[in-house]
Amino acid sequence: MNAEFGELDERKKKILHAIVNAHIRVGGPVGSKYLAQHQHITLSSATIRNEMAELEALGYLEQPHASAGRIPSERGYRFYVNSLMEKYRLTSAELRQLNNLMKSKIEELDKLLEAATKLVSSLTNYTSLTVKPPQHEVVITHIRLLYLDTQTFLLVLVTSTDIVKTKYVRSPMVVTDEMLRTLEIELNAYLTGIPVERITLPVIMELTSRLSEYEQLVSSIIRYIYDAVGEIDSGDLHVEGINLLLQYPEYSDVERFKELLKMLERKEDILNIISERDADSTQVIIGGESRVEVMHNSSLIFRKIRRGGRVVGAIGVLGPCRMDYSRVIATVEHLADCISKRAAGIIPGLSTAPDDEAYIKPPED
Amino acid sequence: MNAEFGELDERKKKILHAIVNAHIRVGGPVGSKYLAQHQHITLSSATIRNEMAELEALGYLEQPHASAGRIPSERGYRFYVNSLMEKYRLTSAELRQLNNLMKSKIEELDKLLEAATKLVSSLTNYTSLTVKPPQHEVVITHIRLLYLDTQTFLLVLVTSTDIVKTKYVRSPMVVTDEMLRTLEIELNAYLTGIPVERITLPVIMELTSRLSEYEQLVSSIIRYIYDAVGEIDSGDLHVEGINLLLQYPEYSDVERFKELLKMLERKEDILNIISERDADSTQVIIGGESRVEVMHNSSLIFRKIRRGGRVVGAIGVLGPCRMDYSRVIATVEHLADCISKRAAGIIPGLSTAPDDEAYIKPPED
DNA sequence: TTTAGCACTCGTGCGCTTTAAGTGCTAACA
DNA sequence: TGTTAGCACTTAAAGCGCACGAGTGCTAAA
Repeated sequence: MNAEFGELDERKKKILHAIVNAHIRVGGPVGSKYLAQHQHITLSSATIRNEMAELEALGYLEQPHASAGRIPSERGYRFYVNSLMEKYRLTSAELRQLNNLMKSKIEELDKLLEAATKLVSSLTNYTSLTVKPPQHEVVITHIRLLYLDTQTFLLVLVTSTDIVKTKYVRSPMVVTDEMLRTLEIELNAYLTGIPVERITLPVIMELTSRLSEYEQLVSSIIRYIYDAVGEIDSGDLHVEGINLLLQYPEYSDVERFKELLKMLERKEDILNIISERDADSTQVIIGGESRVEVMHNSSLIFRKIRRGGRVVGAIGVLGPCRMDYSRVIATVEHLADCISKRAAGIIPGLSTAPDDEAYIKPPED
Repeated sequence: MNAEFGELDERKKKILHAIVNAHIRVGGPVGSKYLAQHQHITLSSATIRNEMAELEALGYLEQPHASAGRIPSERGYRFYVNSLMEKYRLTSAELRQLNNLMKSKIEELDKLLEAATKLVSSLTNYTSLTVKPPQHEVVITHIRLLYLDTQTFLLVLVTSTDIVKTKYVRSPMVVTDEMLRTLEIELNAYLTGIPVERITLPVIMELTSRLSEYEQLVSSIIRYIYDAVGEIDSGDLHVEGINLLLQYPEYSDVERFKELLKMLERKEDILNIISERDADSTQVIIGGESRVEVMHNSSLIFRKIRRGGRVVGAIGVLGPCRMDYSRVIATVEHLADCISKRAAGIIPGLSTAPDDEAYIKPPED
């Protein structure tokens, strides 16, 4: 009982490591006897049992029921991914397939991503997914400002894809109905009818100078428009190889699987998870870490793809928590990096490279 | 035993009708007692039993096991769809939703189709699907003619999407290696690098006149190119609401469902089924009629969408054989017709309306 | 501190019985 | 001659009990 809170001694790490590895391979709960025999651990099953009981008390393992072995808890997986797992080296066969894809002459980023998804599915045996940049440019067709009271108003956006977005805006200055109507006219004149990607700095400068009396107001509105557009424009999720999930007993409960499917088809949750995470490293989201109910038994690994500082997509893998993290991470990372490198030379959509830095950046806050 | 082969007397029709209706509603096998009580049939259960036994002998019904009621056979469903089923009138609520969609300002055909799929799923409670016209124009980048013998050669096409298609061509005239090389150069000069949709009559006229000495050969090659392009270019299948299938006990066998999912993800089978069927009526494919193994327990209903004589997509529904055919057909038909009508005014992709009749038509054979 | 041994727990699988639904057949009936 | 009531028969599904086995926790010995 000398394990300090939050830190594990070497032996515990070794045992936890072995348990996670075994569980990922075999699927069922793993018991002390199995570890004593099959893994190269030179301890008796009884000692292992003691260690396992402590690991459970510390929250790294759990027991499906009293007479079963242990399975890693979410915390166990997390520790495994952060500290235990050894880096997987892609086999030459895997590298060959990955490189074949990259050598192919697929020009469009979204086609490339689609092909990449298929490959990732077949390499990892898990469901894979990509976020593609939106195929059609979103155009704002109407902007409305609805007066609520002197401090607040409602911003309503209607887009060419018939999506309506509304935002409450707390005004930084006192507003009147007339002010809002004037602003509305100007905003519509300047911002509707052009692709949102084209709402560049010059356009905004022009607009704010024209409306200098309302400067603070305009900047806060623009910011809200930017946010709203971001939500509309978060790209399109493409999922491949859902059938692969069904090979894992984790998904044999039809009802749960149905809910997962529904979530994937709604797309929203996954897009949210992806968009709210950091773009500069491979993200590993284990079970409930996603805060999405139906993902509790699943893990999601993904990496965003950048081009010239701008995130233009993502590629990821969805599978049971008992996922071969090491291999999946290596695959996703390799592919995402290759695509990012290649994307640097590709013109996505209609925007041309030099424009890149002219896009609105959402204010930090 | 007076039922003539192939024809059913009124009473049998009435009973078959009632059985199919009840089965579609309830799901389980339906028995004689149930029919005698709940349907407005003024016969005793014993009489119904006799009729059912005959209907089974004639192949319209089958019995899952000796002590169960009857369920319709494929033939039973077919007869029901062709002759028994009453036409479903869309409710005003359904019509409202359908019309809302059509009134929306979605401009692009593929976006419209995607929205339509979602709506069909939610209206019918089955999985729905659309075939969208290909998003990216296919460009042929290389044409190769490989000499095999004096009567045959191999046509190899490489497209911008890195797809390679080969066709054996039986030549209508004796060919030599030199001839093929000359032809190859000309074909490449005229047909590569432009979207296949732009390979219009003028282009072909020009080409054939330039190569008049090989006229028959050229026309047969063009035809093969057209076929091959059709295969490349058969559009993109989009499936929505797969999770809905899982509410039907027909899909509770995980292994079978997995195979179905795999088939849907491969897309090929469904695209084949759709492309080889007639374009001018709603198609109903019941169970094994599709010749696709995993579809044996499922039915597919779809209708193609035309624009100016050209098929530009399709919309359909996939569900258990025990499907509410009447309602699904009404929904699909209504929506497909609306979209076809609207598509007449929409410019899909880059092609402009007046060009329409200038596209190559594949020779009749 | 480690290990061997043992009693205990609990999920799983198997075979048994019961139940209920539905049939086919026979005989009576209109 | 067609229809119906009644009954014996069939069978899948559901419920039950029991033995099995995997794995644990604990105790005591090394």
